[in-house]
Amino acid sequence: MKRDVVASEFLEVLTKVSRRVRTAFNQQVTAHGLTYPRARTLFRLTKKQNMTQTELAYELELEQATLVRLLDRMEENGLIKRQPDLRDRRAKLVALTPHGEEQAAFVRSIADQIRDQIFEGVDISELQQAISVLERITANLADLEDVHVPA
Amino acid sequence: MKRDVVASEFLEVLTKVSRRVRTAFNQQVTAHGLTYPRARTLFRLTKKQNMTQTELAYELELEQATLVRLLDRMEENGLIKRQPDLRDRRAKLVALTPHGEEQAAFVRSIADQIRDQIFEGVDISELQQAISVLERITANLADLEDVHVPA
DNA sequence: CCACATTAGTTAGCATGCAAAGGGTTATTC
DNA sequence: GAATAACCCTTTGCATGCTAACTAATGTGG
Repeated sequence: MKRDVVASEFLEVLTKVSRRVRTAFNQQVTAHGLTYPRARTLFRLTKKQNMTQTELAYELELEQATLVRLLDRMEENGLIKRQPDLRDRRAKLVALTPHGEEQAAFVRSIADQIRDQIFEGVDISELQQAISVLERITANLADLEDVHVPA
Repeated sequence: MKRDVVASEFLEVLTKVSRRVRTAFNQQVTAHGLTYPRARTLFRLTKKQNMTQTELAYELELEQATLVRLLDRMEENGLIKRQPDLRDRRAKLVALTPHGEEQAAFVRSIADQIRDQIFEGVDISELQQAISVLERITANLADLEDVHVPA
């Protein structure tokens, strides 16, 4: 099997798995007004509150513009609140509401269940090796971004 | 390192890589009116033309509704054409236009370049192992879908 | 053959994603 | 200290993604 073929196959299966994970997760939580991106956001906030949106966007690997609307919806649903940063009037600090904390805990338990199922039959060492591969690819992609597209 | 933590990490890096691949690819081809999903569609059609939309959606792992609009745009851009299936008046057969064939070849070359870069420093055997892991996860996800969400 | 279910494609509504452009603050530079 | 740059968030416009509901055509049972 040639390298190019394997690489293509890898990209295909990566795309598919990624979509399936998102969809599977959504199916489990939509009834509660949640989605995969919202869950990711809740988790981050569980670990570190009162980040600015820029910081949070960086951690989630999202563009700021994308995060704005995500937070808009989460604020409407009472999951998070935005508070002014007293040291910088441009910035806003994002924090969980009590309801957000509850939902974060709920989502955590759902995520644990799903994880157990989707990783069934996969060794922890295999996972770690796969992570290593994915991280190297991430690094290579970061390099790629630095190279500007020729007009 | 606990299994849960590794599993979480895996999902995070999977999500991130997937987004980065899509974005990186888009940056290279948007100038030509192309996108990552359109490129995937072109590839499939290169391998097998005159599929019905249902078949194509299955191969691409997309919902039919998603494919409809994707094909709408590709048809507007003159990349593909939809022709009636003489054996089933409900169905439509999707084929590449000459322009679509050209673009498929162009995208192929771009994709080859990008692949070389993003997989730099990754062994083919590592890739194959990662594919194996991703495929097992896909299978587990398929099982998950069969289990209906309890109300 | 006729009622009914099933299937193919579409439409509509919602939620992410992105890039590009804009407004208000803060930082830098001269 | 004023002009300029940089930064934080937002808005806008576009392209995917999904589910749910709909139309038209085909299959199936009786």
